[in-house]
Amino acid sequence: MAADHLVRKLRAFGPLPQASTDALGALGDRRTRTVPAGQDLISEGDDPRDIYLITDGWACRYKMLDTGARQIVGLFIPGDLCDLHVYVLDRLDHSIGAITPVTVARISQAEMDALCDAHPRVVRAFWWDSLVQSSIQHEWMLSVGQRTALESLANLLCELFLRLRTIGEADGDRCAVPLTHAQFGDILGLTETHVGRTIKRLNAGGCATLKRRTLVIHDLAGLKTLARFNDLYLHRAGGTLP
Amino acid sequence: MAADHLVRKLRAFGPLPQASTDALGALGDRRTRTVPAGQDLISEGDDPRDIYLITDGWACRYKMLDTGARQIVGLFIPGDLCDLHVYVLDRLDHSIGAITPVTVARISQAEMDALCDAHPRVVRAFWWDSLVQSSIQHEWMLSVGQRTALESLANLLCELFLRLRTIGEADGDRCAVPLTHAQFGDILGLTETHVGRTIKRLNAGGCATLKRRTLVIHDLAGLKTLARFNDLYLHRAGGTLP
DNA sequence: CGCTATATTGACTTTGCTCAACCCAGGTGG
DNA sequence: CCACCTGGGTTGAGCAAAGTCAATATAGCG
Repeated sequence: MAADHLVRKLRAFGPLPQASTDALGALGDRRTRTVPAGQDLISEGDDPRDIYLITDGWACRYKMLDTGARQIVGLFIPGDLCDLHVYVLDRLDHSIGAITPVTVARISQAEMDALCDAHPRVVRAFWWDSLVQSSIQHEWMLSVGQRTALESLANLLCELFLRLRTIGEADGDRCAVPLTHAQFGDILGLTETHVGRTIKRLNAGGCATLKRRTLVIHDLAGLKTLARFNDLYLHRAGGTLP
Repeated sequence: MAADHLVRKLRAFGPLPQASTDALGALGDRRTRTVPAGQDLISEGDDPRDIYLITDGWACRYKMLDTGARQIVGLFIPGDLCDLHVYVLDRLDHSIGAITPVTVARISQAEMDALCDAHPRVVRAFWWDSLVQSSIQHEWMLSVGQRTALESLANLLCELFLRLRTIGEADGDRCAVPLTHAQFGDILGLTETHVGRTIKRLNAGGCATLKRRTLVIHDLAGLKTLARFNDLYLHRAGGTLP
């Protein structure tokens, strides 16, 4: 079902009763919407009260400067919820854009309320998820502010690999990472050119290889060391992940 | 009363009934705790289920790298709530430190629940506050990633001036900013040395002067331009602030 | 097959970092 | 009351990381 990724992710927080996973699974099955790559997910005329559940494709939350510079402040992969908050904040101060073609399931406030009333474990799992989201924010900030380009890149790839693996989108030691160099740059606060050079250095290092939108992990422990990666921030139930 | 700052801040979101502001005011009046400058607010033995309301002094949320590099990911001034989340996330992946001597009021989960049940407008105001908090996060990320050192500094000073003014801690065109150059550096992702040079450049520019821990705004509009400041992210009820 | 995106490479510039010396103000203790 | 000490703050020279600009290659895609 369409919300499979979400269920897998929430299970990383802790076990969920069957009834809850069934209810979650039903979320993604109707009222979907597809947005082509490069286009914004938020457009005029949509009811912004809905919560979007990404069921397919990658999206990002980003901000722009009048110089044209762009900073991506969050990445959404399948199973991620993006709440638009427009009903609390009068105007959105950022945008959500599709990186690849994206399919979202639209969940109304009413549906969400009903789900939460019926399944208290799910409420807690959603809460956990939103805290992890903000932890990731902090970690990115640490990267952009304090890590070197190579460390930041390694860290991001570690994170993505682990996130993709929990939602079942990694194939052994490899996963698809559909970001262009320019998009990596917008996440890491680097230029396209420098991202290219940094990827080359990473590939030469041997811990991981990123080529043709495919990431292959040869030595996860080595990559984590290189990245000064700290497992803690993803807040998995089991602690450190292999 | 001790929660005055909080009430003023929440009023920037919208009007609050008198009964609600009274209830809020009562929050800060008991169970306080004081932490000296430089020390962490979270220590062993404290009940992390409490929510902390800063009633006096400045604190920050920060993360460290094993190299000793530090990134401050959030600043708390009087009226700010810092939720420790430890009861959802098993282990905290960051710390909260006191920048100046800090006094906090400890609010239990039960008190908070009671307050929220009785005052729906307050719930919404808290929700707004937490969204603004995360908006500020995003804006900082934009600064660290895309703005120049001078732009970032100007932006931070704009934000602090506006935040201090809404809680009534600005005196006309000036306010106290008790950060050392090193702390500015930890926020902006710059070194102490470079912060010093950047402040010198800012002072020479004439829009604002930062000296002896005191910020004086000579030309707010000019400072905003310099900072590529976008009023939107603070989400004040009235929109753009003078 | 050709078009557009993206990636790669190189030469050169700039921003911000490093390291190190020095200064100043405020607090402390004799 | 003064000497000292310490924690900032300031300055300078040299360096490294990342940015800029521009040309060229490559790869998907229609």
